[in-house]
Amino acid sequence: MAEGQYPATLAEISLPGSFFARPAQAVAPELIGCRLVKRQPSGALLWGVIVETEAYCQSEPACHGHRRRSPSNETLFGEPGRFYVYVSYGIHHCVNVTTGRSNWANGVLLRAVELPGEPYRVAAGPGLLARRFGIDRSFDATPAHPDQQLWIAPRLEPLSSAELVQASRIGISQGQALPWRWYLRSSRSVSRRVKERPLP
DNA sequence: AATATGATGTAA
DNA sequence: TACATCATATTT
Repeated sequence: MAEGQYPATLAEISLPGSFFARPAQAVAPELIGCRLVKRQPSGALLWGVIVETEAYCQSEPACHGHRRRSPSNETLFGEPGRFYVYVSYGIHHCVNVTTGRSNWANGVLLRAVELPGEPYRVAAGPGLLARRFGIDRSFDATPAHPDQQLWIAPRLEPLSSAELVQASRIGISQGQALPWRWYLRSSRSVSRRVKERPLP
């Protein structure tokens, strides 16, 4: 594929609503290798490959919607395929995409993205990701669709299962037992990796 | 690995 | 008021 042709497809192809209408733990690994795309005010497209995700579900205690439904987490209970943006530790914005069905808190946290032509680790972590893409609460509840400013484009090629690492989630005090974090093994832009035993 | 930082939401 | 928080940066 020609160099300049690649970004053009980003606005033409995006993940359909049906992709998000499934449990978060099914969607999260399939988002690895997909591309987060933002249309800049100039019209230029900023994009990067999603290399780390985590799934959250109302039934487990680490989920923002586990305890109560409130104005701040309302989007997580809404229809799938929208961005849920929250403020973490009062400082950082974190970007999720809603999954599942309405009235059931379910979503995938986008933890790291790798941007072509930029230094590694500029978006290696959910707060850094939101900062690099200029995403704040004004993006909360917006549909992940190319007729908006922010959406997700599918992978160009299938991902080898050997490239996918499954691990437990980060930064939570409850629900650590669930292995609901996924990342791209070959990426240098993953926020934190588990130590892997070398093959015998 | 441990700690300082920071501000927002929620309960008391 | 008090408290916990889906982090990050800086230090041992």
